[in-house]
Amino acid sequence: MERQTTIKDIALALRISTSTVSRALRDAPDVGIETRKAVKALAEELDYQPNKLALSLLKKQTNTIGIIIPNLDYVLATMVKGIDEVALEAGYTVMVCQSDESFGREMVNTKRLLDSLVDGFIISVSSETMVFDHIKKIQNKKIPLVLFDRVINNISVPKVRLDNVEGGRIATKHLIDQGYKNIALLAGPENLNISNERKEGYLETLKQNKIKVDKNLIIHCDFNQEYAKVATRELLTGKNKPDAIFAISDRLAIGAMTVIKELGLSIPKEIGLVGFNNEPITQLLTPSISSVEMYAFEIGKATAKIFIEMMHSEVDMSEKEIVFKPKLFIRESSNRIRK
Amino acid sequence: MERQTTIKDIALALRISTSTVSRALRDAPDVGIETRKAVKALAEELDYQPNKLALSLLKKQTNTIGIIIPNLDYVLATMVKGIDEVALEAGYTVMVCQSDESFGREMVNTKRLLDSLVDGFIISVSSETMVFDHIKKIQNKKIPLVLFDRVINNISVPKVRLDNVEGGRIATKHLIDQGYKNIALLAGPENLNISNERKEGYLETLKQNKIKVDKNLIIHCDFNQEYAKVATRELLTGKNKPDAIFAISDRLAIGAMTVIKELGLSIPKEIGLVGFNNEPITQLLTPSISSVEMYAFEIGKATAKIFIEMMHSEVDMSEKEIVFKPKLFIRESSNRIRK
DNA sequence: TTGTAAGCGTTATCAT
DNA sequence: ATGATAACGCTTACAA
Repeated sequence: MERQTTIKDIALALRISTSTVSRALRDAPDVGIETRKAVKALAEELDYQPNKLALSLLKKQTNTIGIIIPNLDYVLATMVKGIDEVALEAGYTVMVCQSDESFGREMVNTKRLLDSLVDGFIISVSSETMVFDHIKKIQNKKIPLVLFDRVINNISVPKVRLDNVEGGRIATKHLIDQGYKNIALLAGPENLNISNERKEGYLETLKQNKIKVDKNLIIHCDFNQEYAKVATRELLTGKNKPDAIFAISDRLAIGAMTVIKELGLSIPKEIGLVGFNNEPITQLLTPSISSVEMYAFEIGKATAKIFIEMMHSEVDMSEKEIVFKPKLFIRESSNRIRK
Repeated sequence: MERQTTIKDIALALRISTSTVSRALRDAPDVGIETRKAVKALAEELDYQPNKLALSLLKKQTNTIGIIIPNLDYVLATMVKGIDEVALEAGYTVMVCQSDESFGREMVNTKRLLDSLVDGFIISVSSETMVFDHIKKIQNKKIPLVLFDRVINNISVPKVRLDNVEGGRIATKHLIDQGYKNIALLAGPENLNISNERKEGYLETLKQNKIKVDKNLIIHCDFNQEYAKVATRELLTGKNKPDAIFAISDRLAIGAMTVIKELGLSIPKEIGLVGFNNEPITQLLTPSISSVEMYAFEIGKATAKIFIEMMHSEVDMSEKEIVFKPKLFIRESSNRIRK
């Protein structure tokens, strides 16, 4: 890597002091017009670029946001894109670290980003995360932090997320409205908030509609398509066979669909199916899969906006929580009443 | 953000000089054993973390790699994961920027990362990129650079990629072997290398098998599922109807499959279908889609390894090129001879 | 074995 | 309007 032009070089060449150069470059008011011109011209010529490192060291600010996410699946990638868009606009660069759904890696990533002196954190916790010492460490250092998507309750940090309970409700309600009576739930990992909240919406809606809950119709499994297939096979060959499945993610729904077809059951006639996330692929499949839109891009943008706001104001935002309302997109997989 | 403990703090507290503290911390040989103990103990107690900024400024090295990619789809996300894994191991942190398939954003990202003083670049160019001034700028500054996946020809830079021509060959050959006579190509954007290479493999294989090429059976379209549907509809309702489609990406293949089903054609009996990328979803669909595995994770790892090698050695690697051989995974969508 | 001082590139304070 | 100097946190000759 070649040596970059520095303020010193310009100062030396122009036989003026570095402070004058610095002022001229930054359009400070008290610089001779001739001097300024000369400085700017030479800076241009030598392709001068201010050294961000020196600036950061001085200002104790790196203009960098550390993002920690469990993986880069469709939803998270979309959210990151939203964050990135807003962050860029505000002059921040993001450093994205994947925890790979591992608590250990999440800790390591936190430490690394802390060492890298990021100005703040935007985090979505892994499915393994049940202890929050790393989060508290960030808080203790008074470093700005926003949680998004998979947030933690009982902790005073600004959060941006979907109303997952409502998501569970509308999906379940829709299936009931379509005349399904025996609705199974393909839930995610058991200690994950988003998983439990969607389940809560499901349970609540069943009760409200006086439908008995059968524990055997609720299966928790990792966000993994193979598990979804096993779980679905279990459901459809068990004693109490469901006539509909609400899967907590589109991937799980697709896994379920595969097995349903394997067993020769028709969708939506014999089995109704609703997914979650509204991935583009749900529209392309046959049958297309009804799914709950979770506004990933918008959640990403809102998260970054809150972050930027925290950086620029002194107001305490620790109790701030933005909750997006989900929307159900009804497609073939669950639409058996009107076409 | 609270003030971090510095070497100065420790020196002051222990009434020794900062240089001694620095030496003790780094296990330099010429430090009194007592001094070292005391320093380390206090450092531990005060939770001392060396300031990376100061270090970077001094060493002119940030231990950061700038990654520029067109988007974060499955393949790229997997590649980034591979890069990240190797980079982390070697003590590097990655900064990922998405160009969003836009040449303009690719330029801006390059500039930003350059300003951020990344130690080097790992780039996969956007589908719009046809001018390479930004790449040359990086080269002129003698900053390490590795291209991957979507590389540029006629440029002396280490590259890691799939043998896309071979990918096109094996997919096409397989369809021919399965008895398909009239194979259409759903190609990607026209000026994209990977697109044209796969097409080249397709054309070559047709010729080798004495099959006439019908230009109307070759449709270029963006990596967008809607376009794929339009293109497929065009193909299947045109004069010369194909009996098989080789889609250059799984997403395009899925779009094609949707339309094929809509038209009531059976896969693989009436229409054979092969995709590219071997996304997990291809296995879950019905019928499951044959697809060319492109070893995204491995390509990512190999790319990072070359990068690290460049950083650590003086050998010229500019002509180095690692080419992965693709492998076809045969599934239901194209398997009509033996089950 | 330890301390002093210069330097990395920049800005801010205080003089002039 | 411009310059000198110190400072950000750290390392490294060079001295002692």
